[in-house]
Amino acid sequence: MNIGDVAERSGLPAKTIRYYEDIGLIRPKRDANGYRAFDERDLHKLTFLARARALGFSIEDCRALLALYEDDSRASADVKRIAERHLAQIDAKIADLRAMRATLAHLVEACHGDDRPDCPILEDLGAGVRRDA
Amino acid sequence: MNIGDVAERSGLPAKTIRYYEDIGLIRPKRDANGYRAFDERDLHKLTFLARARALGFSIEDCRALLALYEDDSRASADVKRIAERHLAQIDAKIADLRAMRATLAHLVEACHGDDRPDCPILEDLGAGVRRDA
DNA sequence: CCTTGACCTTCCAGTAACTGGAACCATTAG
DNA sequence: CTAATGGTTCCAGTTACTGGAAGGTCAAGG
Repeated sequence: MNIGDVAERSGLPAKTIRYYEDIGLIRPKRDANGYRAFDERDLHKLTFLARARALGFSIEDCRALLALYEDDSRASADVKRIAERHLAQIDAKIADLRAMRATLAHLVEACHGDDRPDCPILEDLGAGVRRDA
Repeated sequence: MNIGDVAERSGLPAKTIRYYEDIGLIRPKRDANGYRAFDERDLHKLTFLARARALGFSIEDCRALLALYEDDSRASADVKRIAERHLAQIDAKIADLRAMRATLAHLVEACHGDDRPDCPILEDLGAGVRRDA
């Protein structure tokens, strides 16, 4: 398979696949003409990576997960640890975003949004500053 | 004020303040010795930026908001439009994260996490691949 | 045989918003 | 005089790609 084939089958852009080779996530063979020659195993790994990335795992997490995936004597605890850490990060991000969202929604609601200059959003952003200079 | 003073008062690292000058968000004067000389107006802007960034606005949004803030004849609708677009982006991000979280939480729960190799998390990630080669 | 088009290659640069570190200058206290 | 503190610039690295240029390869059509 050429890169276009695995790109289509894995759902990953060809550019991304080349990048994954660059950083050592995959090591496809090469044809005589220099083209990358992917086998089923490579495609499998790429699909694995696409799914893991879609779940928000970092590249380094993906590297670790892929290593565990290929290690038949792995402990599932190692996998679970990575996933739980990631889950905690997702929760933290969601909490951050919800806090932002709450404040921002409040401000947006308070802003009449017409052609007059007074605006609670800007007032809030500019608040908390000493004008005592 | 030197950069250390405004860093402390605005809550922004000095590095970040220099960066904000680099990209033209602020233009502090300079003392004879080359040190940046911040006035109250600069500090005010930095505080504004710190708050806007904390609400997740991009630097370019911050640049636009700051321009509106300084424009006495602005229309609040312009501000509101930026804020609403950002709010929509936050909502989209939260939705993405919640979807990830749901899938991941499910998998984590299913994984016993001991020293045995079988692991539903890896099974899921490796799923959807033809082994027909 | 030649051309056209699709596909492949490498390499360089840019994205967002900083952050770390090196090498060096200024100011002040002891 | 020296040491500590805090300022300066500039370069590189971070994350995970993405775009684009310049050029090689291959199959089909005339």
